[in-house]
Amino acid sequence: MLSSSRFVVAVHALSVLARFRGKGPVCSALVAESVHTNPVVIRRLMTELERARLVKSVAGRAGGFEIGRDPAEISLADVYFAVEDENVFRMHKTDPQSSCPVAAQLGKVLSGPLRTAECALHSSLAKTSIRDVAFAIV
Amino acid sequence: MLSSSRFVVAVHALSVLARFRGKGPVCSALVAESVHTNPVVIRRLMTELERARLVKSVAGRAGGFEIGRDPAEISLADVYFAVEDENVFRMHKTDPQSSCPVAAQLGKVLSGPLRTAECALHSSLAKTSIRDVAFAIV
DNA sequence: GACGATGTAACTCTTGGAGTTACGAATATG
DNA sequence: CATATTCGTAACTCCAAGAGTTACATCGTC
Repeated sequence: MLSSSRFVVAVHALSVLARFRGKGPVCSALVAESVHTNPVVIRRLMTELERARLVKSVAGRAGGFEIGRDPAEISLADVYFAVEDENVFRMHKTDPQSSCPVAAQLGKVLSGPLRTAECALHSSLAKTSIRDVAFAIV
Repeated sequence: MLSSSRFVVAVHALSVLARFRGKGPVCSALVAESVHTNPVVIRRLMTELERARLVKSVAGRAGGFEIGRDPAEISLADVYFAVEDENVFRMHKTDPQSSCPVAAQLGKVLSGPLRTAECALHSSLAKTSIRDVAFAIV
């Protein structure tokens, strides 16, 4: 399972920004209130989303965040990549020198199927956009 | 990403048991040595695998663990379900009473796509069996 | 220049996995 | 029967990571 709710929080925040699109920047305090968390938590998450060009930040008074591009062009997979950079599956430390053939070769044997499974997850997430989420809401 | 290496360790342990199939029970110390961890960690994991009928334990002297059924009939999805019972995606706490429509409805809107993505992951994992893994190893 | 916003450091709190020790219960073996 | 070996499990520590919080420098508008 996912170790954090970062992904869902990011989708939440982007949905808010999508609905405010064209109305000027939204400040972290407002997003934080909707997500029910702390503004700093939002700003930290926004840093990662900005790196992925999913949002733009506006500095100074009356600043805040705007969605980086058309919400229809941002998929849940994009968001997932932006905030959950590590692999879905965590390997334990294997010893390639082990006298046990399983220990020595498991990593190599397993990497293919696990990569395939990750791709399946990403492909599925790619089918839904932030627009789909944000404007399914009344 | 996955918060633990439990899944991969379980696949590792089951691969060892698959290769010892028909040669009597394998004790936790031996599996632990291959996985490079502690016997208690293995026994705890085995408790969950036994609950899912993927292994059988043999008590007493000369006891240990045996694989529960034909390794070709155990998929990585079965293993995943057995040891990672929580959802892939962790939701944050939403407030259905919130005045913000996104906060109030996000959970409902998102549940469909997320469930679909989990299914895609499981379907992909279902295509590989413990036999495929254990006997790809020399 | 003052105000309101971001960016970020620093710290704490909490949660969960992992590792370890210990010991009772079960059971094959001599 | 006595012993040795193994599971099952409780109790504890250690560690890592997310989340929350406070604080403050910086930026840009009014």
